[in-house]
Amino acid sequence: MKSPVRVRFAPSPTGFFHIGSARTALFNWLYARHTGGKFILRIEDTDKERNSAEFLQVILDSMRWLGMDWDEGPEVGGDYGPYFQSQRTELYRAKLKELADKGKAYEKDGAWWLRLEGARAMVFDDHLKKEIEKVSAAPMVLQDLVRGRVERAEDRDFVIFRSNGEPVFHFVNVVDDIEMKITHVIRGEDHLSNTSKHLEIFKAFGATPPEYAHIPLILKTDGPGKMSKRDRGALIEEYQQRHYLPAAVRNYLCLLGWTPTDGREVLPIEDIISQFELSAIHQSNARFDERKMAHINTQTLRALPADEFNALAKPILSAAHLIDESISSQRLAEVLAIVQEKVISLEHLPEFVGFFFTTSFKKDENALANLTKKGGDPRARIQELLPHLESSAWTESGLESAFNAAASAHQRKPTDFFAPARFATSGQGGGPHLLGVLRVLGRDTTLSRLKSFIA
RNA sequence: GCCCCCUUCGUCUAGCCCGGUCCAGGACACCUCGUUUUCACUGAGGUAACUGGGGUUCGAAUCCCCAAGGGGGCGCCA
Repeated sequence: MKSPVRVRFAPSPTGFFHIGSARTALFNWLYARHTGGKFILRIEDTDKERNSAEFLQVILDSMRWLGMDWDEGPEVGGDYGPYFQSQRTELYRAKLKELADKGKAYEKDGAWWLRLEGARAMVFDDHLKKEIEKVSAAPMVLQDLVRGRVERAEDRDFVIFRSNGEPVFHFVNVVDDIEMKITHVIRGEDHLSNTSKHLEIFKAFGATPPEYAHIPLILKTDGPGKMSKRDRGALIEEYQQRHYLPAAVRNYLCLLGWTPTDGREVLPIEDIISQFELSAIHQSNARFDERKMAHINTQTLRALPADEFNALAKPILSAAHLIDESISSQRLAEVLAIVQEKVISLEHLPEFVGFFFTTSFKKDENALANLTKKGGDPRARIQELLPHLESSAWTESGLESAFNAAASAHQRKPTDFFAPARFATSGQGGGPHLLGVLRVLGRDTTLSRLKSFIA
């Protein structure tokens, strides 16, 4: 019987949470959940210079925001801790000694090096621009779960413990994967070439390496290279601040390097989990496209149950000072009910619905210009419409009749009155269904806004 | 410079493993048109791709080779 899957995400808290890291974490998490295995969070903080507690917190927060819970790691514990590499130094020293005793590692220039097996010769290295000792070691063969067979030979000994007494990434990464009984390493393709180093270390320990799955990288929207922290849209916090739905961000991230088998692009996480397979991960890099993510966000937002939508909308409207605690949940629900199917994002919600709550709503000059261009004088239209609305029943069908009556009285189309009425009451050129807007706005507000428009 | 990976519409991709059903399908974006109830919606339609060259084959997006392009790695960073 195969041992249960244990995967890990091993970030080093040296910066904000990058979208590429998030996607790597996500694929690990998905695989754990798909297989019923364990998802372990391990903090690779061996570089004291560059690590910070603030960045660690950002990573933990972002992971939770995206709904990626870990079974072992910081704040939750586990049987293989500690989960901070900075707290595992004694283990690494012991492991180094083990290799040294076996003659697999040696000291030079104060640092410890892994000794490769093979013939040695001094060779000038074009990249390093100096003469170094190269080793003709046998190639390491990797049977990668997404790349297939990859063969690569290391050609020189490499440092595993620095002269300052701290271990190097390649070493701690492998030691911890052994100690934590990691069965599958799912990581970015940028580590593919490093894997031969890791396999050499496994070999030195006489340990069986885990399965590997090297996933494609996320490239910049335009321009060369992979996404870097400085690129627009690269940081998870940004989406959090902009009120993106975490489920939508997560959904989009899944699409970068993997395709759901049932043909849907927007789908619930349970379905993603059940369809997710490492063998279906793509081999080629994907370019980041924020517009597609925004689209998925819109779809997800529209599909939300009304009460969830309202719960998300309320604090956003409060923060924009459009509503306060005095608003009844009934009133709020009434407004949001006609808005949810039209708004494109929670970020845009305040400007989209502001006119319901304040008389000092913004007027879209473009919309006004358009209005005059298309339908003649908007003030004349409101003038013609007003009496019909004043005598109207304040229901959508009543309002509809009023528009129709105004139209036939002045030999016009009902739609000729729509844009002027919308602009006069909301300052917008578009928005939720107009009759719904007027209904929810109420008779008094509607009439007074129309009157002040023509005043 | 050396090594590794990749290569279908502008972008994300389906198809490729098991060659014919693909004059290549979907989605985002873009463009057009429609709705006597607007629109950031919705409906209909459109533009647009198998990197190039050689092979194998009756037949290749699918198999093989080469080239080119893209990406990554080569640190006492992770």
